[in-house]
Amino acid sequence: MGVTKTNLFSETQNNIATAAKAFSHPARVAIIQHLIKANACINGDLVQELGLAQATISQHLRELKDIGIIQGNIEGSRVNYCINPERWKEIKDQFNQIFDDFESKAACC
Amino acid sequence: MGVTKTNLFSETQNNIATAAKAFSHPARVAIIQHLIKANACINGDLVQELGLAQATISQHLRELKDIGIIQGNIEGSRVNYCINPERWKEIKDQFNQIFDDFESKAACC
DNA sequence: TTATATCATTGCAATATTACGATAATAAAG
DNA sequence: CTTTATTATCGTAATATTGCAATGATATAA
Repeated sequence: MGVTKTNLFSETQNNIATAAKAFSHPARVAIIQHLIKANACINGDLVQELGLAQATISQHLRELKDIGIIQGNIEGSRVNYCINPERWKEIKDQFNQIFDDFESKAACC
Repeated sequence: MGVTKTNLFSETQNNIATAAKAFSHPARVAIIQHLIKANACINGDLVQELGLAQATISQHLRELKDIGIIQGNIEGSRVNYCINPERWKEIKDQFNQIFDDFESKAACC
C-alpha cells in the first residue's frame, strides 16, 4: 500500500491535491513568499534565506516547477525563478471555488 | 533524514503548510467537498461515497480533525462530521493573504 | 585552457504517508 | 445479556517525502 488511489477520485480533486502540495511544506511556502517579495530570485538566494542545503532547495524548486506554480528562466549560469501568473490564478481560483462553496452554505452542524 | 526542519521556518509558514495538508490528498478533498454538499455526514457515508476502507476514511477524518478543519459530534454510536466554520475561515484567510500578496505585485519575471 | 560560480541530478538514509485487515470500544436494539 | 451497528485504534506493508553529500553539467572569468 502507501500509494494514493488516484483513480478513485475526480480530475478536479486530484488537481487540487497536487496544487495544495505546493503549500504543504514550510520550505515551499517560504520559497513562494520570498519569490513574491523579491519578484524573482535565484537558487543561491534561497539557500542563504532558508538555511537548507543547495540540493534541498533545488529539489523543492523542481517540485514547484512540476506543479507549474513557478517558472525558471536561464540567465547565464544562473536560473532566475519567479511565480507563473497564469498557473497562480488557476490555483487561486480552484481554492476560492471550494472556499466559496462552503461560505454559500447556510447552516452547519 | 526525511524529517521537516520546522524550526527553520516561521510559525505562519508552518501553519500554512499544516493547513495545506488538509487539501493535499484527493481523498481529503473529496471528504471536504462531500461535507460541504451534505452539510454533515458520518464515516460510513464516506466509505460508500469514496470506496476506501473504513479504517482509511477514519484515518483521513482524524487528520482533518487534527488540523481543525472539521469537527465530529458523537450521536449515539455514530459520529457526525462537519466543517468547523471558524477554522475554515482562518485557513481561507491565510490562503487569500498569500494569493493577494502576489496579486498586488506589479510585474513578474 | 583552467579555474570559478551556479544549478541539477544521483544515491543514500531517515522519516512520513497511505492503505487495510484485525481488533477493540461504545451505544442501541432485541 | 446478547447481538448488531458504528467508529477508532493497532499493527503491518508499501510507497512517498525530506534532506544532504557527492558528482555532473554549463556558463563565465581569468
